[in-house]
Amino acid sequence: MENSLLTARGRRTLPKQTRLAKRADYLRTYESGRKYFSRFSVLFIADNQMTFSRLGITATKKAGKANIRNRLKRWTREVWRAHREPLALDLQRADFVVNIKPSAARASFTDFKSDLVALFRRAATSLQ
RNA sequence: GGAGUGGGUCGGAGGAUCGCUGUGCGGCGACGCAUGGAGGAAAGUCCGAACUCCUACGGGCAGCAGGCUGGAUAACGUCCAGGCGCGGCGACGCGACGGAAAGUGCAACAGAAAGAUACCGCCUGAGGAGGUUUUCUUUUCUUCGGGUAAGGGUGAAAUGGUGCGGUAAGAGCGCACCGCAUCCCGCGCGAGCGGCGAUGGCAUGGCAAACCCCCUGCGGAGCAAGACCAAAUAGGGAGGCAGUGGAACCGCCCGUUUCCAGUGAAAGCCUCCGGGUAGGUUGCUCGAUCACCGCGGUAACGCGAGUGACAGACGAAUGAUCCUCACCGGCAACGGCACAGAAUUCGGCUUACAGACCUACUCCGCAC
RNA sequence: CGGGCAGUAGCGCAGCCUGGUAGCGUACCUGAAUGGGGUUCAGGUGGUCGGGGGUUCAAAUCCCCCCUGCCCGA
Repeated sequence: MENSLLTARGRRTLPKQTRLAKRADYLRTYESGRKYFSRFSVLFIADNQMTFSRLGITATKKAGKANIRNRLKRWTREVWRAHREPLALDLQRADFVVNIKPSAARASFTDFKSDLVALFRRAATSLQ
């Protein structure tokens, strides 16, 4: 598994193992994690004792109807995929949970992307 | 040319790179290659089914739902055709459209009265009082009684309408026409329709989306249904081992945990079994399917053959960037491009929706 | 997937079942009382009854369809 992740890391892929899937994982991140805020989202980070970082996304019903929430989650995943390697987020070996705020429903992708990248960058630098 | 009505279709197109995901092939594997990957509403979850499990010997009551007629369908509260009523000049649209002489109930305010009725009025009988008068009489007021639903007035609603006759005054009391009900005749499978056919003078007004009555239908739960595999921990069952003293068993030693006692010590270890949680697999997508074609039917739809099409995820796949061409706004740079995202699967209904197109009609104006 | 509750005056709630007048508290306005304010007393203003249809003479109330918010079960 570790080999596969090492090869995948350079190719900006997004395999299933790097996603948070358990409710317990989310709760642990919320309880013990650090919090970072930005215009469109809230980021929780907690160490996971693994060899890579994982991503979880939450968009409540306040954000919009189903198609809006799906779009926001895809955008978040896309930003994570594109900037995981440049920002060396895997070296944190942590679980990242992004809570999307309702205000993001009206944003364009470019605005949302720049906001989220800045958030990741701030979190990454402060962790070092 | 303008205004409008019904039905139907589409819901940007093509390509490149990166990423996600189902399937197939190759590979121990990592992965590679090929190929597929949101909708007309996927939505709301309002009906109907399929499919699973539960309960079961059948049946009823209760409850809920539906309610003009005929047909379509696996079924339906859906669809088609038709009838009747209402709205619209019309094309057409809308309609929970069985029963009020089975029973119970309701109707504020107003009004005499809202099933059974006389307040005012009109007519009239008897008694009393008064006016007028020579007489015949005539008339006013009042008390008790009778007749009367024409008029007044109230109301959402007051017991067919108009006219003529008739009468003390009136009244379908009688007549004519219109309306209504029943019967008959004709047409229609039927709801119903037509009749200068007959009869009835019309007799019990409204509300059943008030209770209710009649007819028809319905067992309950839902893919987190259900099935299979199954960790850790705790607990359950079976077997074995260990285990203090005495008794018992045995000819004796060794040994045995069958019984009893005791609590100083220990009350544990091993193996197996079943239930079952996390988790995983399955159910899971090709089916009462859809399109084209032929035949039958006014139609919904049915039958038939061939070709083509058809997502299966599970913290839940469709995204990002770029190019070309459409469309809309703007002088331009540029911006925008609806409603909205599959969750077991179908048949409907309802709701949301930028814009574009096809088709059949209606009304008005102008020209021929 | 299935079930339930609520929406009425600026705010918090009755009224709905059993249809005809929308009421209570608070807030607001006016007046009284006080030297002034608060408390108190008297009077008053204020509501598309979430939206749209339907039944009815008449609908906040009965029926149907939507919208919004909240809750529950597997």
